[in-house]
Amino acid sequence: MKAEIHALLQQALEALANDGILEANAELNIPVERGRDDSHGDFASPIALALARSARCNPRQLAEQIVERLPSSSVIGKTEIAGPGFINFTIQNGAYQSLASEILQADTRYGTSTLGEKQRIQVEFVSANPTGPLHVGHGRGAAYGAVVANLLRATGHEVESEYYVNDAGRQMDILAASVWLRYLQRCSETLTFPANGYRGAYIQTIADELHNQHGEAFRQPAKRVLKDLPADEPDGGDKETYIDSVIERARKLLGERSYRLIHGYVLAALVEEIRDDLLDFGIGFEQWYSERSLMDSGAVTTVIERLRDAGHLYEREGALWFRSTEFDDEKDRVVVRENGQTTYFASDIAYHLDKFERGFTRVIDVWGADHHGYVPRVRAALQALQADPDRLDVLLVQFANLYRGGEKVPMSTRSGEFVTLRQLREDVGRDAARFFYVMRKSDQHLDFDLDLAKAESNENPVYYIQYAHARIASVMRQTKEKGFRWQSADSFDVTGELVEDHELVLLRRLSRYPEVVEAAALSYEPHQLAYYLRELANDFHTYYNAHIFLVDAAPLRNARLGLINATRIVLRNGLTLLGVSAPDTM
RNA sequence: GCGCCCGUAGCUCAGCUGGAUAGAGCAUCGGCCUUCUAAGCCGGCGGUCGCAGGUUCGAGUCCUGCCGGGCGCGCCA
Repeated sequence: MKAEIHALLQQALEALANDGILEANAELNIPVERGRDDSHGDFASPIALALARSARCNPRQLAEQIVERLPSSSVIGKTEIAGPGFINFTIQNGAYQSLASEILQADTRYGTSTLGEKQRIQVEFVSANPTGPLHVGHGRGAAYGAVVANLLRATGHEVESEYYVNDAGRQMDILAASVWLRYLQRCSETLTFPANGYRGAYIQTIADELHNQHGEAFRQPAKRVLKDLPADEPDGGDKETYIDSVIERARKLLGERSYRLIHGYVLAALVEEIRDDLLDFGIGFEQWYSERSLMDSGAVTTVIERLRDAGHLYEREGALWFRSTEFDDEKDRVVVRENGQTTYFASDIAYHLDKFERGFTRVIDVWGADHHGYVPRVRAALQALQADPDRLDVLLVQFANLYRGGEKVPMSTRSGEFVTLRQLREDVGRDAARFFYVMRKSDQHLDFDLDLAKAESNENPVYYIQYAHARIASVMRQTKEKGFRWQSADSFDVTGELVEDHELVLLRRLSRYPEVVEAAALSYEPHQLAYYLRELANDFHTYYNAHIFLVDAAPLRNARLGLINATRIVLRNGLTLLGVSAPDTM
């Protein structure tokens, strides 16, 4: 309908141009909006306001001239000029009458579109370091990324979701060493745990499993492990230096093969846990991409060579630097360290180049907002490699703070003090967690009120929407019990029955759904859909309270059942996109 | 200090990218169950859109400067 009005206005403006009243302007963007207020009709365009100046006449007069030249249409019931020069359009009732049956026929397809024209888009999200279970901070990125991917799919994009596994860095070494030390303790060796080691209970669990599978194959006497190590932090030393020397000692005593085995074992255990966590959260990935594979394949060194050949690298203080300042970064960045190791950034350049080379028309990264300073250097690298940085969209997600009993819940990964995603799910349930995560704009801090999410009351917005769905399912059960029969085709020919204000409001709302999905997808803003569903549920509840659906007159009854089933479909489709279930009973 | 994000009702937040009288939920106050689920509905109260300038027919929205909050500024990832 919006497109129809757009086309009508376009024709009217062309006619005005032919009459010499307006200058012809093919590229003119004609705004068509939903009216904010019902008294403003269904759609409105401020086009006359926008053009008044160049046409040298007052907006209302111009609006009149536009309206005079509007071609006739079966969709438009009424046009009127209001306020300073808005053109308001009211859609003919008939145009809405067929909507319910259209939705019933389209069913799961209602709201989907071919807007994306099969563009291939990659959405990379979560990508948390596999150094422990996912916590609630990761949960938001997970929920957000998954819904963005869903929205893009619904609008006809070909989407591939991916998790980038940081399995090559120092953190992984610290992790492997931590597990090994716990394993040694399990073997009854006595040693104090490093200040900078990973302390979570899951470390001990993995160490125990390692012990079960491999016995004491990796046991070394504590004395040899600790011999001549520098002082740890509690003894006045530096914890970073200490942990590095522990890692070095582990490599030496175990030998590269055994060390790799433990490293790989720990990695696999954690990745598996993360994957299971996400699956239980309703999120699956098409691709798990290993950072180490980029190193093993030589992709990282290749990309460094390419940068060097293009003259973007230089040496300073023993390290190799990328001159990212040439591409608007704040400072140059190291790609190869003094010790010869490539940096995480070097991997990331290779990774992003690889994404582009895999043929995606667009690449989306969902990152925690604390990484925002990282964006310019990645774009800089892409530019330096002659790749178009505009094909990369980095979506930043602010942190979520948990509140319990009005108090902020403190969190820190290293200390092992954090609420895991699993705990959150067990605490408030998957639906509430998924909904709460995406109901705020992603660049807004999220105050996640655990008590509220758990509340089985009207304070909880998730239940409000689900309840509307359950109510409709209940009405359908009642329909059967009362001996009425209904199938969707029964509602196709009787839609002229829907004349109540509440019904028209609901129909109007349902007609907006595809626009909402489209807007939410293109702006990567799931919260728009969340708000829409709340409003739709509200319209339904109001209707429910105002009218009985199961009346004796079959045509009216069938029309109403058609309408509420259309509502059920939209509620379900929308909730599904958000990763929230649509229950039949509550 | 520099960079990015944010500041809208008592609280948590929308505001369709510059349009009409700034909207929801929660809280609070009042009303509605012999009828399809009251996890619901209807109504009331509640605002200097952080402050001050500027741009224009029009600014919560864009620009500048302050004030206040968050994050970032590693040869960590």
